[in-house]
Amino acid sequence: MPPERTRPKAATIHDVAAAAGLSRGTVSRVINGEPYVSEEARAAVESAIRQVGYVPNTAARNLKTKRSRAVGLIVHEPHPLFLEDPNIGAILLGTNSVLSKADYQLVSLIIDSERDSDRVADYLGGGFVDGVIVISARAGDPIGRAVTAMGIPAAFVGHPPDLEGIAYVGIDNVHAAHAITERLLLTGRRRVGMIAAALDRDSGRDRLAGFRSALGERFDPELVVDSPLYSYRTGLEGMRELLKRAPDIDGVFAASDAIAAGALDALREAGRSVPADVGIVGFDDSAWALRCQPPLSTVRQPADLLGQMAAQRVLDQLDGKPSAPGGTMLDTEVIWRESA
Amino acid sequence: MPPERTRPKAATIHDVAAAAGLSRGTVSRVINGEPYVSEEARAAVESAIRQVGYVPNTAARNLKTKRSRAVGLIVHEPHPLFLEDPNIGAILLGTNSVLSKADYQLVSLIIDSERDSDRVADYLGGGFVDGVIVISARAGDPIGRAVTAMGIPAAFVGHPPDLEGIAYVGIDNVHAAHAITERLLLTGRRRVGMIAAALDRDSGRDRLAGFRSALGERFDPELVVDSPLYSYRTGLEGMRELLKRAPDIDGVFAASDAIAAGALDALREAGRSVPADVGIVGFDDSAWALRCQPPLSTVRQPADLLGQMAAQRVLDQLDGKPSAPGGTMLDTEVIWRESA
DNA sequence: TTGAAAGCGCTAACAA
DNA sequence: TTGTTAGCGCTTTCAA
Repeated sequence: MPPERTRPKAATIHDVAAAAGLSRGTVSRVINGEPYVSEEARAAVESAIRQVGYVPNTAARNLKTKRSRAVGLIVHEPHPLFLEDPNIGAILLGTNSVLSKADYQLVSLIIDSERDSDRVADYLGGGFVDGVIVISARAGDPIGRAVTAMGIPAAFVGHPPDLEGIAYVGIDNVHAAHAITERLLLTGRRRVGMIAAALDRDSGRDRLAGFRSALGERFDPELVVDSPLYSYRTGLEGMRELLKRAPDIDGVFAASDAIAAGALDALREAGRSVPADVGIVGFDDSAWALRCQPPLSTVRQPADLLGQMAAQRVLDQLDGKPSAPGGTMLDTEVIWRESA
Repeated sequence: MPPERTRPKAATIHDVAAAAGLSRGTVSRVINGEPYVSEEARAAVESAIRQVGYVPNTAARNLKTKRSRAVGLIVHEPHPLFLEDPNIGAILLGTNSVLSKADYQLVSLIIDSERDSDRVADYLGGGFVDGVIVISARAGDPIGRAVTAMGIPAAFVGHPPDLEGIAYVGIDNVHAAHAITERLLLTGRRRVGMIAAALDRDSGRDRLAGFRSALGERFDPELVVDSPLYSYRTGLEGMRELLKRAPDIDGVFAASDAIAAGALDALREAGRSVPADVGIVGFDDSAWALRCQPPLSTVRQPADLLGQMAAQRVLDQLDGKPSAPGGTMLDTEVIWRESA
């Protein structure tokens, strides 16, 4: 006896039509809420649907309509970062809320290997989604290129440095980094360094650029260390290195809160007190910022809004609205606490 | 002139056949790597595919084969928790790695409203996915019921209290909570309380049960507070309340590391020192645990392995392997640091 | 080894 | 207002 694993074969529109004593066309009209259906017919179909337990087969519908009412969100993060990045969750939720209101299904796809990258590209090409949002794309990112090459409606969160003419939303990292560095300088620091990260992304590059421009003449490349990841470890090791290179350092801009948290611990282990000996500022205003000792001065970025706007950009394209390609920059805010 | 927004209409298998001078059947055979295709035919088709830029239309394929080679992962979390839960990311990555190896696409679906819940149920019924993994389902969760009702191959991470006969993987929260509470007691604490959370889930209920059993006679319901969320705020407010109820409290089991972090801050604000005055232990061994001052004693749960095993359970069902329904319990480990 | 043809379940003309 | 019908792009017999 074969194991009983046959799912009760799903009812089709045909079964519903039979049960209701009407044609498939009429059933289809009811399902899609179209006009020109009599009240009786509608009622009969609706009861038949419940009776046979009908669920529309979306594959068939997609095949016919060429639309899926789904939007993909591609997250391309190296492992450790994915787990720590406080913004991703908020972006996701923001995106979902906008899409949900428009009755689109958000499907998140994570890329964690080259294999994933290829499979996701196929998935996108296969008509599973009508549009796509890409977050944290990096320079030379194959998925970013694939998306633009396919011509599928898309919006990027952040701006991959090597892609032209795309729709994206982001924050002005240069400006934000400049602002917080300037504020740090206001506390009277003389030797200010930076722990940079992710220089292959716009966010990383731009934060460094902002830092540099705020320092102007005083910028000293010796006082900048960098690493690929916005992580605690980056902060820990970066700060140790900075301390070695310049024992008299008295101010640090960490490219993220997680990095700042690591730097704080390195400072603690070196017996420096914050903010008395060294002032430190972060970036993100994540949950971490408040829980550090002392609480972090940092830059707040509106992650949920970023997600919402990216979703809206895709929706606009789907509706055929022009939605001028190019970027939308959202404002950030310096949050001043006690770490500097 | 209408705006030029027509995506170059995708090439079909038909175009490939024409370009290769062969039939659609042969093209299909090549695409699916089937035997009985001559070398010349294969080469011709492959070059034709490149030439016309063919990407298989998955909707059509699914319609025919009734399979999508995709597995859904449903995350059902109230907002704030989603952003803080350190396990979700690891579960996601674990799941993805197993599925990816089996050449399945993981698609994550987030439920953040009733509307989402309905839409996701339709999505699952619509043939977009062959199987589904549900994480953090709660008692009475409609999506859990929908999934089991549909009879779609599924695995749960954690065990919704009201669902019978389902496949799930989890940790033994009772045992783990018992173990760490016992260890806390070993430090000589006399008045030990708990900040519980999420009592509508197995994890929350079971951690409380383990705490209670470890305390035995000494269990005092007055020393237990609870809140719906595993959050920092729960810890902050819970600890304040506990301090009010029992100023002589000297030990606390926090149901998660985030809660413990909040409790730590409440203790600090009350001028109590940890671990001298009060010993505190958490749960999760998240990134937080190490960054607290002092570092947290906690329970490590193998979140990535949980994800991997859940994926495997679904894959087994998809392959028609029996995969006895019921639970798999993974081991946890008490990590002892300096907070108690 | 290949081609021809019959649908998968659905929508959207077109007729009635 | 409803029924009929022709595919959407693909896989999969069955014949050749």
